[in-house]
Amino acid sequence: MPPLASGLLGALDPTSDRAVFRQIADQLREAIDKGRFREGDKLPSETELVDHFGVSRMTVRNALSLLQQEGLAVSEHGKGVFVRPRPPVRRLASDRFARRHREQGKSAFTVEAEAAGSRPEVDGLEVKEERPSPDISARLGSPRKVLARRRRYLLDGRPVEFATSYLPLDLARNTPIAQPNPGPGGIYARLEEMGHRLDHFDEEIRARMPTPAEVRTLRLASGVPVIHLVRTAYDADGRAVEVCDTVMAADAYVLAYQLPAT
Amino acid sequence: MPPLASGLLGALDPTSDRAVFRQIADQLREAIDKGRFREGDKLPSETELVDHFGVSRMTVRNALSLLQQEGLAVSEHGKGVFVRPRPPVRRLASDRFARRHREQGKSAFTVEAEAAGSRPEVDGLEVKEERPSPDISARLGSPRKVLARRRRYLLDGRPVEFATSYLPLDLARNTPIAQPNPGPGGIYARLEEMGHRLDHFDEEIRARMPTPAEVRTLRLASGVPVIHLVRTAYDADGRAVEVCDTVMAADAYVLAYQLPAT
DNA sequence: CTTACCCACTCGTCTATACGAGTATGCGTG
DNA sequence: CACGCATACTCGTATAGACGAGTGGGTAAG
Repeated sequence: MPPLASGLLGALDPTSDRAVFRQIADQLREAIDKGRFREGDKLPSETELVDHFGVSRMTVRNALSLLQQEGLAVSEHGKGVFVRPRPPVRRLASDRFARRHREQGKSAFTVEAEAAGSRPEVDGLEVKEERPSPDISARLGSPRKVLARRRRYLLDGRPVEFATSYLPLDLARNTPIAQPNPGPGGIYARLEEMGHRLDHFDEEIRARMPTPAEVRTLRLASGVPVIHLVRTAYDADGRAVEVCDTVMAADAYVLAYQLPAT
Repeated sequence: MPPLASGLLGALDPTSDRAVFRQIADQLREAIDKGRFREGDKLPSETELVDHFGVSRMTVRNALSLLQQEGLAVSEHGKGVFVRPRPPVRRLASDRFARRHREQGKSAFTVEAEAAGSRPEVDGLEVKEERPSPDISARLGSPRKVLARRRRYLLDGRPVEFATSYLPLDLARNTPIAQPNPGPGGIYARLEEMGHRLDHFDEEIRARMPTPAEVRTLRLASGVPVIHLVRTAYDADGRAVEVCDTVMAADAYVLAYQLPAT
C-alpha cells in the first residue's frame, strides 16, 4: 500500500458547528487552491478519506459531491476523483464577424481553431425548414416558417459549442444558404451577395446550468455552466435576417468585446 | 391529510437501466417543464416521494439534489423544496457607459434600477490602496500600487453583483476618485475631467460556478452560476486607466451588446 | 385575547451495509 | 509472447435507521 495521499490533509474540528462533510470539502478545496493537488491530479479515494477522517462513506461522498458542484473536481467511474483540468479557452472576439474575416474558404471556427493550434471539427450538421419558436419568431419579425441550420463544434475531439441559425424561409429557400455547405464566407457572405448588406449584430448573453440534453451534447462535467448567446443579424434596411442561438461550454470560452466610450 | 401532491407523478420503470433517482428526477423535471409545478410551487416533500415511489429517502434526496444542481429547484430548511423562482433579469446594454448616460447625479446602477421599478442599494463600499494581483497589474500596465474601490449592488434587497474597480494609484491618489463618493457621473466623469478622455472599453466575459465566498456575498442558490466580467477602460492615449472586476448572479442578468458588421 | 409552548412536519447530517459496474493490473495459461 | 481471466481497486446506486434543526400551526395556559 502506498503512503496515504491524504497525508496532505489535516483533522476535523469536532467542536465546530460546521458540518463534517463541509469541513472535509473545505480541506480538499484549500489543498487544491494551494496547489497541493494540481490539475488532473487524483484526489484521495473515498476509502482513503473514510479511513483518514474516520467518517462514513456517505459523508465523504457528500464532500466530494460539493467539490464537483463547484466545478473543482470530476469523478471518473472506476478510476477516482480528479482535480478538474482547465481546458484551454477559446477567445471569441467581438469583431469575429467583421467582413475582413469572411473572405476565406474556411469557416471562422476552423480558421481560428487552426491558428490556435487545435484540431477543429464540425458535426451533426442539419438543415431543416421549421415553424419558429415564439422567441425566434419575434426576433425575426414573425415569419411563418424559418430555415434552421444546426451544427456542433468540437476542438481536439471535445464538443465545445452547438448552434442553430434561423433565417426567414422566404429569404433562404432555394439559395446556397439552404445547402449543408453554403460556400466560402458562410451564410453571411451569401446574405450580402443576395443584397442584404449586413449592418450590425445584437448579441444577448446569459449563463445558466445546462439541461440534461446539453450535458449529453457537450459532454459536460457537473459543475460546468453553459453560456447561452443569441445573436441577431440586421441588414442595412433594419431587417433581422438571421438569429443564431448558441450554447457553449462555459469552461471553454471567454467572450471579448470592445466598446466605444462615446 | 391533503391529497398527495405527487398525484401529478407516475410510476418507475423497474426494467429500465436508468438509475431510480434519475427516473424520479426526470419525472419531476418533466412536471416542472410542463407547468404542472410552477415557479415558487412546493414540490412533494421527501416523505411523500418516498411513499409514492416506494424507495428510500436517500434515493429521493439524490433526485432532488440533481434538480437543485440543474438550477430547477431550491430547498428551504424546515419548509420544503420549491420550484426555483426566476427573478426578473437586469439587462446590461453595451452603451451603458456612453457619455450621455453620465451627466446625472446618480450612478448608472441607481438610475437604471429605478427606471425598471426596482429599489436599488449599494453596499459594503470600501476604498483601499493595494498591491495589485498579477492579472490586474498586467492589465493596468504594471503599476506598483492601485486604488481599489469595492462595492456590492442589491435590487429590492437581493444582492445581484459585486464589483471592484482598480486604478493606478499615481492617477487616483488625492483625487475625488479616492473618495467613497466620487461625485456626479462617477469615476469616469472624474477621469475625463482630469484629462483622461475615455476612448474605449474592453470587456471579457466568463461564466463559472461561484466560490463559497461568492455564494455568501450574493446569497446564491445552488445551481446558479456567476458571470465574471472584467472591463478595462482606455483613455485617448491608449493607456489603461481602470479595470473593473465584476461578479454577477447569472440568474439576474442578461448582457446585451451591439456590434457593427464592418 | 394573547402568549407560550408543544408537536408535527420539513429538510440536514451522519452511520452502517450491501451490491453493482467500470478500470487496471498482474498472473497464469495457451 | 500474447491473450484472457481473476482480482482488487475505484465510484455508483440503494436500503434502513437515527438524530438534529428550522418552521408553522394548534392548543393550553395566562
